[in-house]
Amino acid sequence: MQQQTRVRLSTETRQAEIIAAVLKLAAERSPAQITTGDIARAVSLTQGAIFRHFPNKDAIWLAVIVWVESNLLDSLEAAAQNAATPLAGLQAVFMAHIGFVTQHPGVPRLIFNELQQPDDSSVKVGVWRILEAYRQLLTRLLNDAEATGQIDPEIDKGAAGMLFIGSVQGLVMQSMLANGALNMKTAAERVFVLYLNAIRGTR
Amino acid sequence: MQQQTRVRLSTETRQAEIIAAVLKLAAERSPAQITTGDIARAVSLTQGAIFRHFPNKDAIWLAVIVWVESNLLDSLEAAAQNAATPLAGLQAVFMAHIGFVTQHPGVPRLIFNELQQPDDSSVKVGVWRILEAYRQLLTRLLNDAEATGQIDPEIDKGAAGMLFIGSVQGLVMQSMLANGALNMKTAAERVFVLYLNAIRGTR
DNA sequence: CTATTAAGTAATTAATTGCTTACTATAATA
DNA sequence: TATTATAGTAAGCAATTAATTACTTAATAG
Repeated sequence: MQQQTRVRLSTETRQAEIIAAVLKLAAERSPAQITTGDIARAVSLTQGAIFRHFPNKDAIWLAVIVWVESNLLDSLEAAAQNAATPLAGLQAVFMAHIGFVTQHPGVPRLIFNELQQPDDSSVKVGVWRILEAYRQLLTRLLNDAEATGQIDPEIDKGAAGMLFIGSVQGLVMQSMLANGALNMKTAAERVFVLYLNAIRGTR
Repeated sequence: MQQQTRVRLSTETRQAEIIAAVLKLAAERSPAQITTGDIARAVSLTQGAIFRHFPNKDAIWLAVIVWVESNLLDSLEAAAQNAATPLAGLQAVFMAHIGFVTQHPGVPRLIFNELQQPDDSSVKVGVWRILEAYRQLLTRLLNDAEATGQIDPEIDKGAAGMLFIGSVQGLVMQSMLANGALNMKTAAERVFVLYLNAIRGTR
């Protein structure tokens, strides 16, 4: 009996592997049901070895949220940057968000899971940070759109932000319920047409 | 050591008690963490006694979803019925939904929890039924609004339904994240103003 | 070539989980 | 009043959980 030449990787790369594995597992089942044993199997390690790279299970969730924070926000910012006008920027951000969750189906499951924790865990604080940065981005685009005369200055911009984020979340939720039997991209495009109506106002 | 005169209630009333207890517990913590022991304590019974009234834990969740189905839909239908115009009906339904989840904070947690199960469990099918009935109600109101000339006939009514449900879900989600530090009612009113802009279109 | 550091293992731990079962006590009814 | 169906109890089971332990082995610096 001989173990196949087991590979020894640095904690840094193992952490990255573990984060990727969690995202993959979360795409298939509820994050609450993902055990450290499952994660270990996914990265071809023993369960105990996981704790060589993270002090405890919570630290793993936190690391995943941090990953989502940087990756999601980066892609949203990039989308906004490359757009010609503020309104085109909003649409680009909308579609980029949809694209991100389509590409990483485990992410919404993770977010929903943390939402349910009533206490202010470090993970939930991480989600808060993401939403805060998101709101800033939207406010900037909405203000620009007003400045360039693309939308009605009377529009309630706080509500416009809530409606924007809510629309995306709602689409994601309905997609999860339909078990992926919903074409997210076209659904998003149709919904965004209405969103434009909402913020253009009387203009 | 003597047990205090233990009360013997019918299975029917115990089931109702258990459903109410689950809703209350779900308002405080994640449904995935609610154990049958917790439920038993909430209704002042032993853990084993719970299984005299439900065959297993899943049956409890299903019963709760059925409760939500009838109570939520009833209150939405009532709101639509008592409104003067189709658009007023939409607003009434919007506010009734917000009111319902405000009054029963455990409900959205339960729904989110079931969303995460990838398989088509009986509970998830129950959630599906609710959404289906919801869509029917919205379609009826939107068609009526078109017939009475209150909205632009060009409006994509499927997208309008998705945006409606998505807006409510998004509001609920942001409220959960803010740990109730968000005034749902006023936030809902502000968002609904924008929703009206969206579906009125060029009119 | 050797000593040190750290990645990985295998086994085990205490705590919890949903659920079952043998038993008791009570309410309804005949 | 005796019978009977069943609500409720108490104890415990099998399975699973996150975490810890003692040990092994690979990589690397001196």
